[in-house]
Amino acid sequence: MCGRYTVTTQQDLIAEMDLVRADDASCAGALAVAPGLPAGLTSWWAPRWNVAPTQPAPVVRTRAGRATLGLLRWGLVPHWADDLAIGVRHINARAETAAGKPAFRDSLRRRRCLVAADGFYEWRRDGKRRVPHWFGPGGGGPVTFAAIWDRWRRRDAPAGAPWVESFAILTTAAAPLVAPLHDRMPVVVAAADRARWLAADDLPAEAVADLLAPGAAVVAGWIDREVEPWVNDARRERGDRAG
DNA sequence: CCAGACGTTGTT
DNA sequence: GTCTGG
DNA sequence: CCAGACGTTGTT
DNA sequence: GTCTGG
Repeated sequence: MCGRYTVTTQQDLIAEMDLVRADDASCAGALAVAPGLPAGLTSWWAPRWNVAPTQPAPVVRTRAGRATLGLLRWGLVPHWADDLAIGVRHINARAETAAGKPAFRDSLRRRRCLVAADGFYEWRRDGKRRVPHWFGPGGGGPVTFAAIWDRWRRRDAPAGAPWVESFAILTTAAAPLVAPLHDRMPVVVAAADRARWLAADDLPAEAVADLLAPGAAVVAGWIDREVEPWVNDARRERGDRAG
């Protein structure tokens, strides 16, 4: 699965993908609903060491023909949902079955996006303790997870109210490096495949099926590093409790 | 037709 | 045990 | 994902 | 909104 991750190298991703940064108004929907950004962040595109479900996070989409970094809430809320809370059950979507699920199908065809990240966490159980491990490229640097998005607004919302845009991370079978801790992991999209994933077309599932297949090659050179247990607390952004 | 669900994960 | 919040 | 709560009534 | 179950 993927239930927690880091994104600290977004400036490198902005350079690598030549991203436009969305204006603050387009981030208003994700920020208008609790919990908003973790305390202590000076901007929505600042580095994050502990992105947790329901938080807003930076995501790349094609907007007006340009790859654009914007802020979306983690946990996909389908446009037909009665309540924002539906999103907590949609933090991940299984790549093998998403094309057939009412909550994900249309988003997979028409609203694909990439989560800006540099690695993800998995937990090892040691008796009652849950010990976090970080998985990412040994040399550091940005990576992107395949994701889908939708927008939602309460039915009785006033006409001018902002839409809440939200996303789900696609998961696939775990690579051998991750398998000892868990049988699922996020779909990692290689730099060369990003443009195809982001294409604004209404794609049949087959058109991107190869990108969603388990791809051990994409995580070649990745490492498994045990990290400090402050990560367990989703309210913490750093070990020093600074934010 | 209407009513009700719509999802993944881990754990047992 | 199960749900909610982050 | 993990951590933490898990409730109702009446009154302000 | 759209699909499934009754």
